[in-house]
Amino acid sequence: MQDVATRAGVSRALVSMAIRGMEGVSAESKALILDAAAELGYRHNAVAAQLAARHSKSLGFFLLDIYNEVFADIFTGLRTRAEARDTRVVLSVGQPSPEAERRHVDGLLTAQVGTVVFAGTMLPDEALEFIARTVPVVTVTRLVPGIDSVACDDYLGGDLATKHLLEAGHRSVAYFGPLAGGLYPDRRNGYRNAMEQAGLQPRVIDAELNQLDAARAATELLQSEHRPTAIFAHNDIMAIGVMEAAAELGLDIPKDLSVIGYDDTRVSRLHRVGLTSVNQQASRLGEIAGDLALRRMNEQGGVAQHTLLTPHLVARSTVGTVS
Amino acid sequence: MQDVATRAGVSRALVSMAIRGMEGVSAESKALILDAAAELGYRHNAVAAQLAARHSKSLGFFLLDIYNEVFADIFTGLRTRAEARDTRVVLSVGQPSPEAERRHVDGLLTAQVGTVVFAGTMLPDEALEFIARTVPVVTVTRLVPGIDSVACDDYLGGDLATKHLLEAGHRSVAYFGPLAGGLYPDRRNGYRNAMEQAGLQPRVIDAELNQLDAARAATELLQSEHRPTAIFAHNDIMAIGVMEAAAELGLDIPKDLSVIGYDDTRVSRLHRVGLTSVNQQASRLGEIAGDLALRRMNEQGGVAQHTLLTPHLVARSTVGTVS
DNA sequence: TTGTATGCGTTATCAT
DNA sequence: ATGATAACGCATACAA
Repeated sequence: MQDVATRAGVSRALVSMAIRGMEGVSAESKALILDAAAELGYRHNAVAAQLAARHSKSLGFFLLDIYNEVFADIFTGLRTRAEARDTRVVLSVGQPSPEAERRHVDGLLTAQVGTVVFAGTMLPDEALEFIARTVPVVTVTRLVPGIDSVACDDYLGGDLATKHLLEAGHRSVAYFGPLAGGLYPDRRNGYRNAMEQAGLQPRVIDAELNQLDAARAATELLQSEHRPTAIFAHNDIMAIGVMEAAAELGLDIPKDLSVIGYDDTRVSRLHRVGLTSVNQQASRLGEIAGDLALRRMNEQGGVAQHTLLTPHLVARSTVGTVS
Repeated sequence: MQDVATRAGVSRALVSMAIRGMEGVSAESKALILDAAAELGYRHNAVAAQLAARHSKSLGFFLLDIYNEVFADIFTGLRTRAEARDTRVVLSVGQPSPEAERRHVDGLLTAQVGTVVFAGTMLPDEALEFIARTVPVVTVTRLVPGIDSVACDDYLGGDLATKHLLEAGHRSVAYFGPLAGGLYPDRRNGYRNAMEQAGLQPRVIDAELNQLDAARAATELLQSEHRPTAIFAHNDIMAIGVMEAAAELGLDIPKDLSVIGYDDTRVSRLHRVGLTSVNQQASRLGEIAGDLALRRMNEQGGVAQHTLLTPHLVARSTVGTVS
């Protein structure tokens, strides 16, 4: 930096300001400095800059599962906002275990991010609140008390999906989803409520949040005595697992079994798949989370903001009618 | 850190060594220090640490497309290796434009990563070589002269796929892939060579590396006068685009059209899709890239290492026979 | 609009 | 095995 300053005939401080695009630098000085930097092949050292700045402007983003398109959509949405205010986003990709998740959060914190946004998390509310005492936190996809959150109305989504099945004449509808930790209960509750409203018995099947375990659970259920005529899965990945299991058993969808997923991912849209699903506006969720996080960088304190988007059902061809 | 040292009754230097698990600190001192750190809620500041260390041990990972599962697999493979040698990996997710890619690389470099591995890149060899003069570079999925690289034999993969089609009796086989930049020519060349060997006319269709553009190109080709009986696509995403276009046109796969993809991704394995594809051992690619990158952190210089894995074809149900 | 001085939290060197 | 101290590359308050 000193070399650049010397070459441009100015001080180091001015170089610093010019490079970061601060105001208070004359246009000609700035040009001189930028030229000198380019000629010298100078590269701004972000780590030194952050250390000197005494505060972090970088935004940590934790993403639960890199194989789940929803999180990619959320990331994409958030990135547009971060780029617009040119703040660096430090990505951390989760692994399916709570302890791994703690490690990743720790990594984000030692990387000195200014905020951390969780796109999906297996951490309980208390853990999140604890982290929030250190650094501003925003959660996406889940509303947690006292913490900035954005989500899509899962209860309504569950209601929508279930009623869609009910309207098609189904009476025996099972829900597939993870029970562990009681972390994402709303879709299940929406389902449960809709069933009970219709005077029907809810049937909740506990399965992990991945294709394989959903397939395992479905294989078991579909061979049981009272096989349901429809299954509502917690997300598309699990729904795909159910469909695979059904195919394996020689069951036709939607003739023998109807299936609804959640997330409206690319695979659900394929002609060959045509999975009816619930769209939760993932990229919009990401944008809002980005705005929230960016705001928190500047003004801490104040009351936590909760935003709830509205889901909509996308009907395709995995739901059949039952007389 | 000073507080921790005081509380543990030792010097700052010793705290630094204890926290990083270096040798040369007695077990009892270490225990004392770790306890003090925990009680004080001390968190190691990675940015200060890196600045003081005068060299970076973090590994930059650029991933071309977050929606392409292959890159996720590569990342996963690389991460296992990085974790084993506990080095932090700084992720950078690409956007479909070369200029965006340059920005991302720049971001990695100003973040002071010690190595950068490219999982897919649209940058020309020269640009990569230029970057390699600043920091050790390793490319995955593409072999570039003078730079550590790991890839799977694309030429052989192209050959495998084409011959599979030829053996099923196809004579009119088109290849779908990106021509721009001439960046990934081997699959195409493997195809071309296999066709010519069989005395057939290669038919290369230029399409961008995404589902939509593949679908657009396929819609056009499949309505043309001499419609091919089979299409070999550069990757599964494009193959899916072709299949969607075919479905839209009312063509049956594999009766009216055979399709082969590349990457053997999850979607290709679905019963309803059953896309014949070429597996390129993506996670293994990532592991090797990780090893290469880790090695380069310690010993720079020397000759670049190139590793070429062997692909294999996974036959499913999108290839039909032609008499 | 520009220059100077100070310190950010750590690592590494050297001494003990 | 442990302690003192000089960097690391930059941002920023303050003076000019």
